[in-house]
Amino acid sequence: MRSPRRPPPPPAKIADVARLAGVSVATVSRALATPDVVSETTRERVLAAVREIGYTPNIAARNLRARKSMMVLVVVPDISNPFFADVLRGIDEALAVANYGLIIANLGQRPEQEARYVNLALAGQVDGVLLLCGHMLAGGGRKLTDAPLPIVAACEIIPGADFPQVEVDNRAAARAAIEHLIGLGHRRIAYLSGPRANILDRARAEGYAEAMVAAGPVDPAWTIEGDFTFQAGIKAAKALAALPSANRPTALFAANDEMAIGFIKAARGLGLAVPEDISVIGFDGIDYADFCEPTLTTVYQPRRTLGAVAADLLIGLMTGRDKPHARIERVETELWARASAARLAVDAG
Amino acid sequence: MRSPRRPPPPPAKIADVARLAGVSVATVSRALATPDVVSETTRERVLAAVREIGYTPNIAARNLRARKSMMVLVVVPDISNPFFADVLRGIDEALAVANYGLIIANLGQRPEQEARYVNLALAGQVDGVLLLCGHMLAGGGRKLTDAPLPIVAACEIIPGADFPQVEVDNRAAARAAIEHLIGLGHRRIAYLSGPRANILDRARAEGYAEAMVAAGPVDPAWTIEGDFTFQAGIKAAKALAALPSANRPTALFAANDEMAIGFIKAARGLGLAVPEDISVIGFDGIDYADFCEPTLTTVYQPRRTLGAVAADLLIGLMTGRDKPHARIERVETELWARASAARLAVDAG
DNA sequence: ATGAAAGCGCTAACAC
DNA sequence: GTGTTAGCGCTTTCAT
Repeated sequence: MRSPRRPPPPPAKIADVARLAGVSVATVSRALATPDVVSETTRERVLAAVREIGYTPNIAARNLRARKSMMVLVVVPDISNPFFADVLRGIDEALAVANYGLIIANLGQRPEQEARYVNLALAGQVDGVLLLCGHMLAGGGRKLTDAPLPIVAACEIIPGADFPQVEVDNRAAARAAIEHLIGLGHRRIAYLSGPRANILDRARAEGYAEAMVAAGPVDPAWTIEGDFTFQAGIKAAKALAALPSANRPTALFAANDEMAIGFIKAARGLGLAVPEDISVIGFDGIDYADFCEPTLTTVYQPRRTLGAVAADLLIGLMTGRDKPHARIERVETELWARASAARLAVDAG
Repeated sequence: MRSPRRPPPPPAKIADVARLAGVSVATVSRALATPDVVSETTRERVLAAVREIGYTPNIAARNLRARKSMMVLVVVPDISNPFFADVLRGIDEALAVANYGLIIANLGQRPEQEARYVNLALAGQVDGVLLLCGHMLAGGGRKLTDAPLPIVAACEIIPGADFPQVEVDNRAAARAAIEHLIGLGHRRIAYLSGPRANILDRARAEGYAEAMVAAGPVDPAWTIEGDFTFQAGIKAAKALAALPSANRPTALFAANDEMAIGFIKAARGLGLAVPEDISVIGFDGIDYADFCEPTLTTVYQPRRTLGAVAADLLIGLMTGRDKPHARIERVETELWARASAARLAVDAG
């Protein structure tokens, strides 16, 4: 009869393998890390011993000795945001290929977390940092840059940073969206913005302004400040519906899909048909943009690619393949023309 | 003039602090880990030295010596699935309170990854594992349970597991959804399932069957196999529209929201009004369920809570507060009654 | 090709 | 309350 609650045997260590295989610990280490430098018979003996006692090298010890962790810290503003979920997927796929693991730093409206993660990085717990949060990590009186650690930023650019960054060309993408509307005959085009301080929104607003030069005079009332939420879309619909129809925009460009969808839903409730009375373009290309009614014309951001490109840049730095230097990599957006943006009816021009 | 490319100074270590503060390394360690056991003057001298040279304890060394990592491995089937993104948020919030960090194991259709993460766990890189993937992690000839490591599973239950698990009561939730429809006068109620092998779906199908006993005879044609996708919803709408109207269900319960939304969109295109001709209930309570037209009645799963409860159970095991034992914790769902499910019109009964 | 031995930086006995 | 010291388990010179 087995004695109950027998304490589990301590995990096997390299010395146990060495003893069983009749070699030194150095040889075991080599057989595992650089198999080609060990004779074939020895290697097989070692591997057999490893299997027999179920040995797994202790990572903390390896990290300590080798001064690397094969881990990357990914800093996200909000892990529950599906946008970042897709970016994370791209990051994970790229990191997995190079055998790096993923530690998540989820900021989520808790600024006090920053110090904790700065600490993690300074403590040598990770080999590199991927910033998706739009600012340099700092806290507890120290900045991330205090450590000699490779950094790459993505999604939201950090102005003046001296490391590689990856983004979509928000300005050009917004311009393309407006040009699409102009091509459909629209001239009075509204812009439903994100929070005005947001760096993504600033670039998109610039693109709007640039492209609108070709459309003729722009009424400031056509720019409505939103905050990326569905509710902001609803409010914007009410605001536009209240404008005299002679000056009411015939099209709207929203800084993200969620607002665009809120706008459409509310506009229809207010008697404004989409796209008949007003065309709508969103930004992001979320899944739902293809499920809603009407399907949403939108600027697609390749979220997964964004993450993968950033991760590859970081891998280049961590492995020493590339030298660190400031640079901004741009990934291409795509205009997905669907049902919510249509040619301007002749009588509505 | 500064010489360019000067190699960065090596990070300060505990001995540097000790020297500067004029104390032993043990005292520095204590001043940092157990401040109350050190005299106030010493403590202040140490902390001043720490600040002065910008010291951060090396985590690999600490982990090695203390035999813990303050890290948790969270295994998700697909990190880009917004459902898990919310669960992860709950997990992160709970872990952060207890000062645990988060390593993500994203399986994502790459079975070969499993071995890598089993290894991570066996290598002592984490203090506990949270399984959201519905099966025991295994690979490279070893299972997760080979290590004496606390484990908790959530979302998808692993039958027969001997550790705590957290789920929503899918069967009861499905039953409640059907009862809601019966209460609205419906008797011919269809079920749009997930993949039939899926454990979540099996429980929901059982709930459907149980509740339908009160509704009278059930036609097998009312159960349609789906796969949780929008497209499956579209297919189901076509299937139901093809039924003779005398036997056509007046309501449909979908195993998730995405299918429900696809169903509604397609049904309307086929001339079936929702909820006038057919009521629809979804499952999950995704954000979009409140944005679509009509707004979707659905069974809300508290995703964040699900994650937080699981994380708290794991923290209990990791800190030794609780003893490991098999048990299934259930978190409550909520029926969110909205516009897509309405009282059966008298002439349609 | 292999072994001996010196640490990696820290914590925790143990001694005072 | 503080110091001394022995490892934690591994990798990596340096010998042989």
